[in-house]
Amino acid sequence: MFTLSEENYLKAIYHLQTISRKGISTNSIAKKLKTKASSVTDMIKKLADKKVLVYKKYQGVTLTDLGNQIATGVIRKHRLWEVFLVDKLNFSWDEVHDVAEQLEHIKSPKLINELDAFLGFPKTDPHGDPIPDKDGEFQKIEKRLLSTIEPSQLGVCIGVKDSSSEFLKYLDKYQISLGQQIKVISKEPFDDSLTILIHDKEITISQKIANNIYIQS
Amino acid sequence: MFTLSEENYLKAIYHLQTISRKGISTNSIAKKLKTKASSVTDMIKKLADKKVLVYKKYQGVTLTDLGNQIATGVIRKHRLWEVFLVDKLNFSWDEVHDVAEQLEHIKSPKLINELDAFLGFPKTDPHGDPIPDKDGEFQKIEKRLLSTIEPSQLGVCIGVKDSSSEFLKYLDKYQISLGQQIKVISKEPFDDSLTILIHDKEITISQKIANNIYIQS
DNA sequence: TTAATTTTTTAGATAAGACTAAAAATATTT
DNA sequence: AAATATTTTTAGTCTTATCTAAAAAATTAA
Ligand SMILES: [Mn+2]
Ligand SMILES: [Mn+2]
Ligand SMILES: [Mn+2]
Ligand SMILES: [Mn+2]
Repeated sequence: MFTLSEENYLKAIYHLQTISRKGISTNSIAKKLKTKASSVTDMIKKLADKKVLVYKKYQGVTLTDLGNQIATGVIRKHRLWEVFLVDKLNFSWDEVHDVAEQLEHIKSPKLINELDAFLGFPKTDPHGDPIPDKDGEFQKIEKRLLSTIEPSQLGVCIGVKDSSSEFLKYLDKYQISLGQQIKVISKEPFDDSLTILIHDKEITISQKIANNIYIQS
Repeated sequence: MFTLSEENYLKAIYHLQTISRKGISTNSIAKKLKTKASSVTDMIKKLADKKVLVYKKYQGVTLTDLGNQIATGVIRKHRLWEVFLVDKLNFSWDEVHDVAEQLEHIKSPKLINELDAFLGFPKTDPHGDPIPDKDGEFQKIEKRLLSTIEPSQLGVCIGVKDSSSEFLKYLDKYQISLGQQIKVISKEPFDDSLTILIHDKEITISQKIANNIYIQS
């Protein structure tokens, strides 16, 4: 059995691995979890003892199959709870994360599988992220950042890279939501800002914004 | 803000107060929480500092208004989650308690109030216990133990005193459930066992069983 | 009203998880 | 290759929530 803290470490390492696929450094884990490197060293030793990751001093860590399994299990719970909050309890997509951070640690296989069924086996969460099934499997969604799309091309918003409340509220303000069609009108060479067509209206967004919106094209 | 452990102490003390209304002893808290008296002494000092209970050495403790408020808040969450599990996720009444023990500590006022609305503002949980409303108010349900009912009288099962899985499964076996009409046929003077009529069938139950079923008559 | 028993508190220890400061190893510059 | 900078680990401390053993207070019995 794994503690709340251990589960958070595993989830953080899992997410870091999807970006870099090298050994994950102590410092990067510390940064992600807003803790200190020395705390991370302590914890990864414990996790190595529990066979959920491989650790060699100064070499960073890699999750084992067991470690990946536990991490995806926690992510499955996090995302299913997010769907529940939005679909059933009138939460908006910028309100769900903190509550899901708590709910993801509830231990009950029956609970999570019944919740999955109750929600109709959703494939993605309110931010467009894929939900692992009971066996931890999920298909990778084909997506690119809006910032990589060339002028005159168009696509559909299917996800966000940043799911902070601030960013999501920005998107709400401009009515940018999942499933929304977006056409890139032009790109400003000086600052890479984009003028896009959405809801039949032209708006200009910074490159930082465009860098956090996923598009299927 | 209160920790999981502090919340569990407050809940335990609250429950003990509904039975005895005297100062609650260190030992009784220890027994209820399956911990040691010395641990209880440590914790109640901390809780007294936080103004949720009044503590004088060797005198036991009493919850303050704030303490009662926090305790009923946790109980509200526990019972609402139990309703959710039974009504929406196909749990049976003997499966919900352990999961609710975890869920009751999730912190989010919006979550619990939306859940309440989603469930249709239920007044009682799957074991017949009343659910406090947003302000901590709930009406006391008029009830007596089945063991106190005289032969030839009849009533409706509206709650259970023991909600352990073992006891609830026993009730399931004999199809004794909430809302069920029960008529007491006779009482055996030797061991106070009862012969009752339920579902048009006569069954005999021990005094221990009858002592854990609440009846409205 | 003493004496024995039970309850409660205190003292000291432990484990988890975090922190700071310093040492050791690795990586980057000159 | 040596010097410097960065990263990682170690050592020691702190807090929370436990525990055991012993001391103190309160209760019950003789
Ligand atoms: Mn989230
Ligand atoms: Mn999400
Ligand atoms: Mn319960
Ligand atoms: Mn209940």
